[in-house]
Amino acid sequence: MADGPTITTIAERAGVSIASVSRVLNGLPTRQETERKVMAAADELGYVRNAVARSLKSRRTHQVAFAMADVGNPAYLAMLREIQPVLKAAGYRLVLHSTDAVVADEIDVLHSLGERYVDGLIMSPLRVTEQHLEMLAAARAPVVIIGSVPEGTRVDNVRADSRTGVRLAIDHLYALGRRRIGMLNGPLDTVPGAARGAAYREALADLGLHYDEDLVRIGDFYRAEGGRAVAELLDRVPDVDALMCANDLIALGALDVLRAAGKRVPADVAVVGMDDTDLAAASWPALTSVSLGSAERGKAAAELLLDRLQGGDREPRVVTVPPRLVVRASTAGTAGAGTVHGDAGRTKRKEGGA
Amino acid sequence: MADGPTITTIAERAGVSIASVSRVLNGLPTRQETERKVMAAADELGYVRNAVARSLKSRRTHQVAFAMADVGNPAYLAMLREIQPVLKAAGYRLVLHSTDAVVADEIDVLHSLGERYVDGLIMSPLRVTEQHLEMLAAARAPVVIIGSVPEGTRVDNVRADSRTGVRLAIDHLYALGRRRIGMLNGPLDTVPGAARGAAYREALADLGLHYDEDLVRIGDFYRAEGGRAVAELLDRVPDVDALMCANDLIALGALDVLRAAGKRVPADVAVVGMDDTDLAAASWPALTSVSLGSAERGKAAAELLLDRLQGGDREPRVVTVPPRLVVRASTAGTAGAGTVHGDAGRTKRKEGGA
DNA sequence: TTGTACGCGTTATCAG
DNA sequence: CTGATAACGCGTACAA
Repeated sequence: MADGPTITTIAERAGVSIASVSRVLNGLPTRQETERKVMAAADELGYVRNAVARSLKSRRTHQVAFAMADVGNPAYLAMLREIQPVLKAAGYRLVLHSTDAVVADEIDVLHSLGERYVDGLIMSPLRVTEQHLEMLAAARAPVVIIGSVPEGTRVDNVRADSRTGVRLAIDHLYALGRRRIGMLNGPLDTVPGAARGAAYREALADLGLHYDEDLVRIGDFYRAEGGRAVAELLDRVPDVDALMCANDLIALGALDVLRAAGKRVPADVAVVGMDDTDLAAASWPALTSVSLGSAERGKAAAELLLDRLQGGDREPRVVTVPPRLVVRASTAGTAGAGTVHGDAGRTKRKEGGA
Repeated sequence: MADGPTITTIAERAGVSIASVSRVLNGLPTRQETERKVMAAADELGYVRNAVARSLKSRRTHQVAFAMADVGNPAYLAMLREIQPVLKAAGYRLVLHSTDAVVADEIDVLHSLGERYVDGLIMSPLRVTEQHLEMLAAARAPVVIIGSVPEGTRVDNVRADSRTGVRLAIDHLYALGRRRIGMLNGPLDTVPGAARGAAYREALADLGLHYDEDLVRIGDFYRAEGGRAVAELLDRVPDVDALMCANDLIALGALDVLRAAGKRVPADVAVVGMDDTDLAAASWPALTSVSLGSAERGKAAAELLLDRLQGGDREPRVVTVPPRLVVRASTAGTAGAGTVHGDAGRTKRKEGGA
């Protein structure tokens, strides 16, 4: 753990100037003899270039930050899995932040962009406040947001289409003959919570189903909360016959409690989750889930960011990843690989507005 | 995205020297008037300190790297979940590497420690080669290894006890009356693969059971491999009545194929996984699994590293986290929260030898 | 208390 | 082709 050698050390050893050392190390034209001496000295000393000094000079850190809402949520982990290799291939390191969806923490991360320890940031906020928008506008490095931001926000943006996703699920449940379809949602002051709640209501209306407040329960996006929520719901509407859950964790919590309450899934209650995480395929019974393309969104975000880091000042772009319904035993009544409904392909459009 | 202000900008604006600015910013004694002017200027300019320059000077980056073998493996994610907050609380950022257990990649990470972009490293190699040991000995920053290294290696080291873990599982299966206990292992040239294979053999011997090569299949630590392996095994030993799997992913793959083959779990074949990941609890049927304390190991590793970053030159330490058998439906035949066997507590001992 | 000047390790410019 | 030398932004002895 001795103090590492620097180009100065090498220069002395090789009997040349530090400028020559730098040139050799960077592959610039050099006399053979000089190159040989420098390389030899570098090898003997076990020289490794100092990334910090290099960054100070070049103003690039070759690091990118990913601020995920929750390290425990498999949906974000799916994004991480895609982001990681894309960045690595492009020569960037990944700095991981976990904000627990706390606004102050997210603002903190945006603020710390000014410290210039990364060249860019990918962030997935659950709530988008005024403060977020201000910080985004003033950000000192490129940012890509995974999640929806207000129209006109000048930020690269990858969004899911949970509205269509919810509709796919509700239509599916309706087609199975379910008419008392409940919803276990996340907090309504989050972007996804609000969108999924509205979509549920809309889908019911379009099918001519009555919207019943008792059928809707709100909790956090965690497993335990899903259990609590479904318990409440069963209390108010014992004959509920289907559940649309705002994410897979909530759905798994619901399965736990439904089982304990003696309800058969899907015979008595069909359950649909959202995000199509690994847990959905592994659960008992296997969970029908709406994929919002976590992996694709992560990949798209990474590519968008790299593009901006290399490229230039183009207009902000919005990428929307379409949802897919993955049918499994929790609604279909049969186990197996599952069937996929919904369209493929990806929508990419440029945003012109101010 | 304008070029950020520096202490020079502030100095000019406030009409003082950069030294004074630096002092104010670092809370060193300063005249009130000066402090006021500097703070005002800093505020107006939206100054944020440059982490890179600061690191160059201080020789500390306040970053720590975690090199995990596989971003897709929930066991490592469990570690990540614990490591992240510990580092964050101590003011460190987390740089994430995924090596896919490729030796060259791991060596690369160790080598890049010389670039000084992090103050320390936590690494979980699946194989530990001579090259690893050489690089570790020459490492220019503190390293903590999660996983077993040869005795005498002078590195902080957090290990699981998979030998005892396998024994807990085999004893459990034996107690359930199973006598044709197969094993689906990972590659034997990995540290965990070798340890678990040896432990399996040993446990059988102690129980007076015959070791049968046909009952042992080797694949990679992935889900699909588990399926392939169990298919082979069923082919050779159709009446196998229990399976010890080297990790949960393999076990899940096995469940898939057993189901497809018409075997009932656990009636026909009892299945035990290892790592006790989230997937075990969610699977169908819920998977009995040996917890090797991924979370605890991650936490211990982070604490060990922080300790060394702050503290000094103490002897390398070894922390061993004891295993626990978590019994679920895949062996017990009943669903539910599961029962825990095995001892609690943590062994901590100092390593003296060279 | 404050300012000047130097060094952290590199890269890049500009004479020679 | 090579060698001084000036940045990059910050912290800090040292002198005033």
